[in-house]
Amino acid sequence: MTARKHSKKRDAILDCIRAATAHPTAEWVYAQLKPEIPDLSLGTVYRNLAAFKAEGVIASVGTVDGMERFDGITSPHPHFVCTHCKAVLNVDGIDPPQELAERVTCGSVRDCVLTFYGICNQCVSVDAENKTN
Amino acid sequence: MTARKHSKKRDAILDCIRAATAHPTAEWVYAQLKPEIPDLSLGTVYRNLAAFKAEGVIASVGTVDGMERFDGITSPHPHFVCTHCKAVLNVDGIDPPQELAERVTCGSVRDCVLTFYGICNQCVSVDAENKTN
DNA sequence: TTAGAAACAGGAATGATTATTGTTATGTAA
DNA sequence: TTACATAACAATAATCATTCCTGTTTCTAA
Repeated sequence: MTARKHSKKRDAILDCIRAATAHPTAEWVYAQLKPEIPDLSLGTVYRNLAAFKAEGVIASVGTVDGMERFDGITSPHPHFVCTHCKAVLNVDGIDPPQELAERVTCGSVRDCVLTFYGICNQCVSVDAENKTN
Repeated sequence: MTARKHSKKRDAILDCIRAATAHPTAEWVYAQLKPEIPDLSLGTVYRNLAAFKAEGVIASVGTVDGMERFDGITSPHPHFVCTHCKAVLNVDGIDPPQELAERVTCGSVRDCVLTFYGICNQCVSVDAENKTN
């Protein structure tokens, strides 16, 4: 029995991702934890996030602007990405058609990513405000 | 009228993307065209693909393994990504729920990406074959 | 033909991510 | 508790897709 070891840093990284609602990047997690864990390394964050993802403990939302965005919630659910401020929001009320895909595609579907792109309310407001100036 | 829209290379890049069915990367397009256009630069391929994408002439499927995959078909349709061989296939018979999302999300939806991940038939076969050895 | 603008090649630069290496912390078994 | 095996770690170098920059070429319109 080679049990998986625990560490303060590993746990802190997982807690951070799970507590976050903004679907953060590795860099964001690092910046968040650095003050309370001064000897934290960015590489450690990357390594642990990759490990958690491989274990299925966390999920990846995909990459926005070249940066991978993570999610503490692993059940498939859609996201809305604001192409202006790069915010990633959860979308409730729509279920990804995973079972349907299973039937339609010839391969076995293991994961399903449904993402909407557009301008979020806040950015639309700001845009409108700027236009009146 | 000072709008100049065509060039041999630009056209070749667009033709290549439109003719391709494998949702290629910039590198793939470059490798494809290099033999017939020896003085083609990789930067030119990147620049023109980015321009076409901005114009809406081509679409991006997203990034697979850190590489952006392009699609000559711009109408939203789902894709299946084989996580083993990295192939990207079109999925017919499922429509992305773009209008539905418009109502559910807080912002205005401009694009919709629906992607399934799994192991394609070919890779499943190879796996099964290897296990019997 | 010629001037101005856009396209281009080549290569350097960027920036996110990954690999490497030597060190430290952790779980386990005596 | 103590010692050992090993996972986790920091630091930093390396990688690799993509973008930026600069000087040159090509196209178009007059």
